Formats: sequence, structure tokens, C-alpha cells
Amino acid sequence: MTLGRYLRNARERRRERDRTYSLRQVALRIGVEPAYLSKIERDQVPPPSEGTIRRLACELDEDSDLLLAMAGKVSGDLQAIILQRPQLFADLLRQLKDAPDHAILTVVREVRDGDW
Amino acid sequence: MTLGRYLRNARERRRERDRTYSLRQVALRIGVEPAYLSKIERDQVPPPSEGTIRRLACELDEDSDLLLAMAGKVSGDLQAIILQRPQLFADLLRQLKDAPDHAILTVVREVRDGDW
DNA sequence: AATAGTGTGTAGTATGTAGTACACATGACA
DNA sequence: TGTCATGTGTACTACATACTACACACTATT
Repeated sequence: MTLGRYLRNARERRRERDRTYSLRQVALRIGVEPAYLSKIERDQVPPPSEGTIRRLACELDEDSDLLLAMAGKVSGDLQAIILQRPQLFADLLRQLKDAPDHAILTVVREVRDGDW
Repeated sequence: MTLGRYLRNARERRRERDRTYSLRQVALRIGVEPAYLSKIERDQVPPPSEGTIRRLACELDEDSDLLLAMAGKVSGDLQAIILQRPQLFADLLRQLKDAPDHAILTVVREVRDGDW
């Protein structure tokens, strides 16, 4: 699934309930030109900036990490976390690359409940 | 410490032992113009591309994740790992943001020796 | 029948990224 | 004392990113 298709789908589903989710009105609310949003939704332009994707995610009530991933981008705040301890997190991520989802989830929970 | 200062330092230390680590010769070996490397080492240009940083790291025997971090960049292979499961890794990283180093190291070892 | 709102095509722009090319002054050294 | 290598200043370039501006055709509404 591409970012554009996903966004158009999400917006149109929203629109069935709420008439204010036209392309033009959403474009107005997130602060871009309608023609540009149109091209985004049809994947006729490279993915927009992180900021614009975030505003779209917020507007459409979607997960911004997921939308950013569809755009091939990693959220700036995650990058900042890695950049503070690059070698440590590099090791961790490479270790977890092929780990199954449930193993990572276990780690997440362990850390959340961890007592250091 | 900036990337430029760090690189100049690393190269000049190297040079004391090996005369071939002049700015010009290193530039030649990593495939950039001497004038450009000069500017990089004096932080007079924005950090070079990931590829160029990697070649520098290799040439000077430095950790590329560390050099990339000084350049404000996250290694492309780490980004690829995150992009495959963005929500999972987003949760994990945000959980670990303020965890002490030793806790993360523990996780790394746990995962390495893990039996799933 | 007029008007308002909708999505889209085309063209253009500002800024950032990632460098090259060439000239120049200085110092080593044979 | 010539020449060779070294680091650096200036100017320029190609491509990518992230959009805007305007015009147009179609649809729905009143």
C-alpha cells in the first residue's frame, strides 16, 4: 500500500460520515494547496515533509509513525533518541532486526515494568 | 565535538605514524576534492553524505555510527530496520529514551542470548 | 440558469544537498 | 633555488525537496 492510496482511502471513509473531509477542506486545514494534496493522494509527487505528514495523520486520526514509514521516513524524535547514544541503539536495532514481533513486544513490556 | 574537528584530529593523529594521511591523499582515496575535505574538516560546509562519511570512517578506522551521529544522521540500514516495523520500534525506542545505558546493554545481551 | 464547491493539470519557485574546478600562498626538500 | 606537495579561498553546478499559483472542467445545489 502506498502513502497516497492509504490517505485517499482514509479521507474518503471519513468523508462518508463528515462532509467537511473534502480534499479542499482538508488541504485548507492542514495548510497546503488543494492541488498539492491531490497529487499526494495520487502518488504523483514524492512524499511530503514530516510536518505535513504529521498534520495529515492528526487530521485523519491515523498513526503518524505508520504514515511516515509509508513515506520512507523515520520520525525526527526517534532519530533524536538514537543520535544521543548512536552506538548503543545501533547494536540494539541490529540485534532485533530479525527477532519476531512478540520478542520485541516482550522487551517493550519488560522495559516499561523494569525497576532500575 | 563537531564532526569536522573530530575528523581533522583523527586524521592528524594517524598522520604522525603514516605520512600518507595528508588531507590531499585521503581526499583522493575516498574520492572527493581536497578543497571539499578541507571544508568538511573545518565545518565550513554541511556534513557530507552518508556514503562519504562511511568512506571516511573506513579510511580512518573510526565507528561510522558515531561519525554519522555527529553529522546528525542515522545510518540508512538502521532506518530500514525501523521502517519494516515502525510502530513496534517506535514504542521500543520511546520506552528506552531515558533508560540508563546499562539497562539497554542488558537488553542487547538478553536478545543476543535469547531463545525464542 | 447561475453559483458554489470539487478534484486536477501545468508551470513555476525557493531552499537544501552534495559536491566540482581552479587558482593561490605556503612550506619542505633535494 | 627551483619544484613539489600541502592546505585553503572563491565561484560555480546539478539534482532533490517541498512546495505555491492559477486555470480548468465537472458536479451538485438552489
